[in-house]
Amino acid sequence: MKHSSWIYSSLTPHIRCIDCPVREHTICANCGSSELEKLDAIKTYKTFQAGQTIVRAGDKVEFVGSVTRGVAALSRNLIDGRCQMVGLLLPSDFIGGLKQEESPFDVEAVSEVTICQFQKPQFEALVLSSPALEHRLLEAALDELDAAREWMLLLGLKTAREKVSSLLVMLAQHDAAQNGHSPADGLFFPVLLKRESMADYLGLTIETVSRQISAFKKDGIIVLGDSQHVCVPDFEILLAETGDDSDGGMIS
Amino acid sequence: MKHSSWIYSSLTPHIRCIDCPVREHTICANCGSSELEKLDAIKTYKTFQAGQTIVRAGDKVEFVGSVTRGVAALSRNLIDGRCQMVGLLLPSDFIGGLKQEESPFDVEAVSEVTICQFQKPQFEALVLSSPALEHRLLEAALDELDAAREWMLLLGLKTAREKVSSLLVMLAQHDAAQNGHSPADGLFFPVLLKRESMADYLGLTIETVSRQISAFKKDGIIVLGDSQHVCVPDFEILLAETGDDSDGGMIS
DNA sequence: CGCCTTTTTGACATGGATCAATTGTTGTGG
DNA sequence: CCACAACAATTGATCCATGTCAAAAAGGCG
Repeated sequence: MKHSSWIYSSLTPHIRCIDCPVREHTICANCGSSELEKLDAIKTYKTFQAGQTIVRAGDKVEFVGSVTRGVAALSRNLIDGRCQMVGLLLPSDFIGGLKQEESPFDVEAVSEVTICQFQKPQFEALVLSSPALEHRLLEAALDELDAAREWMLLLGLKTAREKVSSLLVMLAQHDAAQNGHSPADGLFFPVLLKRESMADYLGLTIETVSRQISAFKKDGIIVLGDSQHVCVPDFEILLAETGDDSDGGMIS
Repeated sequence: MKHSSWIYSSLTPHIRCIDCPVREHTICANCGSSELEKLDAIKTYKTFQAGQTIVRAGDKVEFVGSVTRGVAALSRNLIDGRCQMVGLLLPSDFIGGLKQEESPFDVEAVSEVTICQFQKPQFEALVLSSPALEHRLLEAALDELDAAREWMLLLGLKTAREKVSSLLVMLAQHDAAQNGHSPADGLFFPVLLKRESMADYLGLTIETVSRQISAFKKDGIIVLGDSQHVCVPDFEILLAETGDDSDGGMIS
């Protein structure tokens, strides 16, 4: 759709795994140094611009890899323009099931994103010889499964207001975790997604997302700094809007 | 919610793995006979009645296992009665992430369901010693992840009509796979879910589900045998209702 | 047969989608 | 620096799919 998708990804300088920023959190964690060397030998870094398609649904998958910087998304686009995201890929997340030949979803760069990618056959060979690596892959898959299920909860039974506040909470928490400060006190964080991405993420339209955000603004629950940043005076109030039962159990 | 959850599960006679009905489709597939013997030694069959809670969200998970008969579901219940299923467990599906101590979701019997369960510590020990088993678990997790994402697609952007037909297609295909016949020719399969389960599954209300099924019946797309069985004269027509673009790629 | 549960059907309300117009933002060339 | 074009976000008016409330059928079972 965007002609910009013809602009090609840029190669990015090689970094040794030892120096990798996500080394501790991705599948490479608890790999021995011999395995790291093998990985080092077969990897390439690539950077994609926001909006670029990294893999198209149905295409043969040549690579697997990890996000080291930025945000990518898994999504499916229907012919009639409808689009639904089904996975957000943040730094340290792994791209590419090993099983399937063809990607069942589009992979797109939401912001500028850098990926550490391995050629699939070589990576598969490595996995076969390394139970530790396979174990990490299993853990990663189970994590993603949990995330997907929480997301299903949001899509299936939350209202528009709850959905939007849930997303804001998620962004706030992610930013807090990234920068080491607690979400308890005054919050001020960047919103990396534009309305369209939010809508695709939440199963809503841009108009509805916009209206909900305006409503939060009118209620004083959020304050917009410039258009790229949000300030949340009282995080608890925003949390209460998400509809999540904070306190796990209950008896009806 | 149901007091019936206090009624206890019944023990079910032991069957040897060799004779297991789902042996070829579950994690035990391509296990050697020595592994099968070990599994045989640590397993128990249990049967739960429709509506019973098998594991409550937040509870410590003592068991893992496979569904051998019937249908179970992963779901989350909110205080206000809202409920969303996030996973359907059909025969041959595996229950229980190995990682987490506590189940993040309720597991409930949707129909009468029999589970071949293993005590978690013993099973984990077995997994450690068997790469083949871990490999099967990874495959199972990736399958579930794909299923979860397809489901998100359904929840996020399908209409009620598309949702219901998607569910029928799923049930038909699963039945066909299980019993070895192709969905192409005249289909006649059991619907094990009641309306409430369907609604929770699809993110709809029972009334809406009922209306869509009535509509399909009126359109001649399905025929209800007795209330437990559905007949689909032309599977292609039902498929066309799901809104899935059968033919992958397209250019807009 | 009568009680209870599940399903269907109807009438109505409403949240969110859709269509359309306005305003705000960013980038570009003169 | 401004003017203009392209894009993104907001706001308003309206419509419709689905939810809600209520009642009638249809099964199941003692």
